[in-house]
Amino acid sequence: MKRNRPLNIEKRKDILKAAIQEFYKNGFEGSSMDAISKEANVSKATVYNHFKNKEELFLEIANILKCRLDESFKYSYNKSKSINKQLTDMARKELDFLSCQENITLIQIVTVVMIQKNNIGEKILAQMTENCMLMTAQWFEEAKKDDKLDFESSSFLSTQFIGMIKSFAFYPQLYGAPILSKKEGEKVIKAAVNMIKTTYGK
Amino acid sequence: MKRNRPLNIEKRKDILKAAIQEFYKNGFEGSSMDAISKEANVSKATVYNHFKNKEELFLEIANILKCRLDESFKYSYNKSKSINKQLTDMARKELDFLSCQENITLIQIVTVVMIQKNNIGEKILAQMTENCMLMTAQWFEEAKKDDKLDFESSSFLSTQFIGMIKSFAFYPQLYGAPILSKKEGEKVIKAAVNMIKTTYGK
Amino acid sequence: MKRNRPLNIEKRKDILKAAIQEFYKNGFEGSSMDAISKEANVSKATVYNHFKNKEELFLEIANILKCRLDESFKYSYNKSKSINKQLTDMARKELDFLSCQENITLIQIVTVVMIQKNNIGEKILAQMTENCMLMTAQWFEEAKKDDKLDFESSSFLSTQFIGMIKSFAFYPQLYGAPILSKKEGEKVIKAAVNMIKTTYGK
Amino acid sequence: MKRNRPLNIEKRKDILKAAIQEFYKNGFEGSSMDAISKEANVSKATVYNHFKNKEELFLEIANILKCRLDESFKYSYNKSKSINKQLTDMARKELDFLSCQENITLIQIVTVVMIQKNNIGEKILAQMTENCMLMTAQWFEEAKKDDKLDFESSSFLSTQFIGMIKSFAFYPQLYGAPILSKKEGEKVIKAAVNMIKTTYGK
DNA sequence: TATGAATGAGTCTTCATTCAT
DNA sequence: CATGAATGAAGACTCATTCAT
Repeated sequence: MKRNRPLNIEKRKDILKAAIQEFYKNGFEGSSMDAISKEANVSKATVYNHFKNKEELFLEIANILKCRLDESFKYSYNKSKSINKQLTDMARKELDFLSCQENITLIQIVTVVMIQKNNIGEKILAQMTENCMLMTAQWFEEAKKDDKLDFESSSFLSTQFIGMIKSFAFYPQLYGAPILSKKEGEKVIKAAVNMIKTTYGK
Repeated sequence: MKRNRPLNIEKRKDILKAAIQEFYKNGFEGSSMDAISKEANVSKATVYNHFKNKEELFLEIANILKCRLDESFKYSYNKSKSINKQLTDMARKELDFLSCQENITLIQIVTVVMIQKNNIGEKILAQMTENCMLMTAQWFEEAKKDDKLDFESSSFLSTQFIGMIKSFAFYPQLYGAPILSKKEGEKVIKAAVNMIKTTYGK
Repeated sequence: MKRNRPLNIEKRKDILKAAIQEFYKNGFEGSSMDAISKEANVSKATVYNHFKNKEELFLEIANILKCRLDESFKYSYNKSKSINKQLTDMARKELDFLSCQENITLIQIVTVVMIQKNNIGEKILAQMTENCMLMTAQWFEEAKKDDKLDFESSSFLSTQFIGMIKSFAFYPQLYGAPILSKKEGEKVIKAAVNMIKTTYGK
Repeated sequence: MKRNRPLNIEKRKDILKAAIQEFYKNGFEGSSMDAISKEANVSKATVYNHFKNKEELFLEIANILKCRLDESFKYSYNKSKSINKQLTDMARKELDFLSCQENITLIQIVTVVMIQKNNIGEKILAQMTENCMLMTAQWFEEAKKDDKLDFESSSFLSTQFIGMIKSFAFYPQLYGAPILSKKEGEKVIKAAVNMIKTTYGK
């Protein structure tokens, strides 16, 4: 008699969930396939059936994050909207992404490895690129062409703008600070937009 | 024939140096006492004679960083200096600290562990506090009292100001970006100071 | 070519046998899991798959002894048999148990740890209770009620009687003396029974 | 300025005392020179100055026990004293020795090693011989010649007699039972003497 | 003599990974 | 696919012993 066991794909999800939990708590090196399989309620061999090895399992998680990032940051300059509105939209998009605990957790997991100067660290680092910054820089470039803002370097400005968001909503959270409330978030957005407008507005 | 036995204190330094190197590359969990002792050219037991265990060794390194941080961030409001000058001084102090590769390395080492949600991570996190932010917040408070700046929350402003530095000179470096050149640094300082003055100056 | 893989249960037996051998020679502290696994022709990790740790492995062996003890000492007073016969039977049962080298070996292993005043020593000590003495004391009690023997304390008498056996057949063997021959054994039994009868018989 | 430090011989005593404590708790293998030196408040090197190595230190302790044993068991047959009196004296001598906790402790320490079937175990075993039994056997021989007792084998009788004492006052204590009270002791002596007299008296 | 420091070998235990079922 | 069992290699930490001062 075989019990109605969760399907292949269910197990895969269980494993990924367990792995995220473990990597979150103990990092890549500190997590063991043993602990992950136990946490996922599957045999260790099953983990290996789904993922070639520990690194691959980690890379899969990193990939989940990458996909979410790629999805999240897509905006382009729109002549018919005001600068204010567009800046606000961009900031909010960034903030929305960072206001999801799951995203923060994934970022924490991956960050820890990216900082490392070893093999897998470099591998992950290469794979992750700051889409957000690039997108925003592009937007600023267009705004400049459209004669709405005045500045020298778009990438510099992009770093300033996004940095002003992240200084409140990302970097502290990286180290464990609580996610911003809706209200706090709006305040941060307004301040960032205002600062850009005041400093670089025409 | 007796070989020139290096002194106790020399070995301790060698061990710390080797440990920093290892932790930098592989993080806490990924580094082995074996590798550290080999790197330091001492026997493993010698490492244990100097440091009770791996965690203690790590905490010692974290402590080195903490001491440097405590030393580095000391400024108070000075009525006889211009706001511009003082903001610039503070920014430069921060930047100087972050322009030292050794400091960045130490921060990277400690950050990786601080992000972790396990025992030692929490321990380290508790021990490290953001002196810089507190100092700067205090300074802004005084500037407000002195009627030179106008704003609501000093801690908010402090996060904005320091965040503007760190967005260029710290967070990217955390992920491996090169340290800012002298010229780039000055540009960042000027931009940050300017932004604060423009936005909150009276 | 696949080698004839011995079954799980076989390996377990091999490990236990090897462990007994090691503990016999070197005691708990003096035996290494390395030596045990080598002796058992399995990898060290396999030993850990079967037994959580060294202590658990030892406790399993202690448990084997305990089971044998529990099995061996079961007799109750029988009105229809003569005192002489019953005393002789009890003594012989005890002696039979002690005439098995395997039993002596197990006792030696466990004794060494029981004498120790540390954690595992106390644990083992608590687990082992002298069934034999209790059973015999009960028997004497019944014999007294049946008006066949006259004495004050049954536990005192029990200690005397069993002590007289053990003085020849157990304590010397503990220290390495050879097991009693059949003939010697019978002589010891006769002397013990005789002494009890002569001294306390009615 | 050199502090008034305890003399050589004091340290030696401290070390021995500490070693006894450690060996008592953890046996030979389980005790570390580190723990012993710490317990004795001397440096590890000092321990090695006094005793060549761990084994030698242990053997010294075994020797202390041996000396005490040799001192304690000296009696010879005395025609002018009654059998009763002499048996009682012998028994009491044995009991006195076993009523000293320090002696029991030493015996426990040494026993653990003697039971072991390894190098040092055999060494210790060879060194320790049962003086008491030999002395008593001799005494019985004389008593037989003097026509006061009737039996076949003096060594058998000796084992019975001493065994009757030890069954109450030694073997249980080996496993941790409390030392007999004065009153209990006298009862044991009387019972043992009585049994011999009743069974083998002329 | 006393000691702080050093060390090679060894201890228990865990790990990532494989394989036959 | 899923798994229980197996393993070589490595990890943290301890030990008995030595040696220069």
